[in-house]
Amino acid sequence: MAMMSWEQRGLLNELIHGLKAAKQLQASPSPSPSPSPSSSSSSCLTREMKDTLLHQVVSSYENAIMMLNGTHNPTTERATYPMANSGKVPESPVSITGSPKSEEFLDDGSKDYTLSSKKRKMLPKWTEQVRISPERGLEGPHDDLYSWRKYGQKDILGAKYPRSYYRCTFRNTQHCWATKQVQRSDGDPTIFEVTYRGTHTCSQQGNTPQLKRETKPNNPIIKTINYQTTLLDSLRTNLTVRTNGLEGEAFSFPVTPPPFYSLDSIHGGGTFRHVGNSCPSDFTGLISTNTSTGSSPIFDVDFHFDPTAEIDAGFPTFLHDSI
DNA sequence: CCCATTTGACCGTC
DNA sequence: GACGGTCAAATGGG
Repeated sequence: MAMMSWEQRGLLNELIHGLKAAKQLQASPSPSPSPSPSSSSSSCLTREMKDTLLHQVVSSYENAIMMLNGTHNPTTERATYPMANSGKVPESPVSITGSPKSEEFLDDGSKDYTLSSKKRKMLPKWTEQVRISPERGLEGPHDDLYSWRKYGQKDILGAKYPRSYYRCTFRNTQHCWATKQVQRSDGDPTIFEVTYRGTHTCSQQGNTPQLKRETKPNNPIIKTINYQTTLLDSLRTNLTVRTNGLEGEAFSFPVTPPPFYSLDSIHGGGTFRHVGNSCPSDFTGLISTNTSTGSSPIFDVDFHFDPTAEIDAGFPTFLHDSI
């Protein structure tokens, strides 16, 4: 996979994702008319879980098809998307509503801290939809393993939820102009639209960011998928997750994102870090994902759970074995 | 002390 | 002038 092009990887990711979900569905026993609550088998999925999986399968294949159908030109796009991470970890942004266009690549604004809006407009832009569901966890390609820094939040006219703005942590040090916007969907609060703009010119994967003196302690990149599924499973079983009408307290804590395409080599574990949130106006609790290099998709979860607690291995992991 | 986040102010575009 | 996007000072956590 190392030498795959960006879009090949994305495509493969989508297919793997869909296949995985399909396998789960396949593995689960056919639904009995009177579903017993027995959770003896992890493969015994609730109807809700199946719906989620189904949705996942469908959307993965849709994404894959879109990629194949995409308007982008792979060759130029390749040039437009320097794999700063040297192919180690794919940049996950996968175009759903739009494909990265081959655009002029910024001439590495050695001076232009104030990137002109015209240039900004020319940056490639694509949107990814990220879905969070309490029982399933993250769905879909949702996270890049880049490090983002939030630089703003705005209430958007007509939108229920504010939009958050992120830029690459290495904007100043490496003149990396990648940005992303995250906005919760009005219609389906479990869906977040992540709009990426620009591509990373930084080299985050290979390099330990010099900004961070140390990579954060307990954050091996490997602690990802189980951590998330267990977390989210635990949320499902123990917490009230409200996905709309959020008011009052919400938490913001980064977790380690699972690159969904590398689900096989992943362990559980991880810790929460409550990074506080006291947005006086509305809310904006975030579960942002974070790795040694960080990143930050957003979820709004209103719950009462000690975010500083370590994830216990005993958490339910209904996806665990099949991943 | 360094870095990330928050949030009001500012700016460009429509 | 409204709106979206960004800046930057203030703040807080580690």
